[in-house]
Amino acid sequence: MPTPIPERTDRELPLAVLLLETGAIVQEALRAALAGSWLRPRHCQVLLHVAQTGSATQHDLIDAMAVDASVLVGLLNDLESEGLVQRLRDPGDRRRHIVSLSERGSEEQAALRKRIGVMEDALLTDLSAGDRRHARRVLQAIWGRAHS
Amino acid sequence: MPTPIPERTDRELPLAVLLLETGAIVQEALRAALAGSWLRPRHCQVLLHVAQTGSATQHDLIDAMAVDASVLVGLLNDLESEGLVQRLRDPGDRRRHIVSLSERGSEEQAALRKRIGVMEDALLTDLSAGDRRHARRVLQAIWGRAHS
DNA sequence: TATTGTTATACTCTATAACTATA
DNA sequence: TATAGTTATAGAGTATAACAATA
Repeated sequence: MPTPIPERTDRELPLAVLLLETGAIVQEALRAALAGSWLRPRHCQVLLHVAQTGSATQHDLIDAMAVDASVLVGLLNDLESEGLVQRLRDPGDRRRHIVSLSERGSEEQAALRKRIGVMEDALLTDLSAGDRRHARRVLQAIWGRAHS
Repeated sequence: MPTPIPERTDRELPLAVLLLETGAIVQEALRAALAGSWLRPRHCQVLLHVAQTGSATQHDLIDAMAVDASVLVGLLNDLESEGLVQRLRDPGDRRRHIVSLSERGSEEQAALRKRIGVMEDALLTDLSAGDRRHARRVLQAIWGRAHS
């Protein structure tokens, strides 16, 4: 039996537009949560992505974060000059940089997670733990589809 | 019984960041779906919001879309000069503009929905109709929380 | 005096193209 | 000849402040 077509009324906003706007809401909330720190949402994103993979080449980050190469360079310059990440040449291919978190970067990343957690809890108050798990699955499916 | 705290590992990306990135993915997909038209995602968003409410003041749109007043003016200028929307003074309060879709605007909006539908189906292939309903509920909850 | 909408301008973020160095 | 990363610069998108009209 084929999956029934999801109902769409003529009036309600398409899911895509809702996703777009929710993304903007979260970005704004993240910016607010980062107030007082010099970190901007993009910096935060880099730290979390590097933490997720342990270490990554800049090319890996460009792909995962959907950011332009030239933008990433600037973000890493900021993070490196503040001692949060380090760039090491890959001995196997000296064109590549291996990006990893410094000890301070790991601490900062952990602190960041707490701040983001508080922000999330305020934004997701109406959602149960099950809702959040489900939401994660959905978002990861979209993410995966876009990166395939 | 209190809602159990959602599990978060040290590695996986926070839901907020996933939401942020998915929003960017959708925005890019929307931009691609709009290729060939002069409409940008923001124009599209205006048309859909006006269609949703039937008519709205600019203040209403500013609130719903989380866009700056000065940005909205530019978007409406574009849409009005192309004959897709019209601005009428509110007789009850002559400071206000009532924004509504023209006939051409309604047609364009309907066509837009089809394009967005195709784009969505490509992006949400892995999701069942139930998943999509659930996702809508989650996103609306976040949207509502941010607009309260 | 406050609100709605407009304009001009500055700022931030992102994309493009040309470059170096390695492969 | 292609790829990883960098730099300088242009462009798109957004926010800020001052303004006119109306309440």
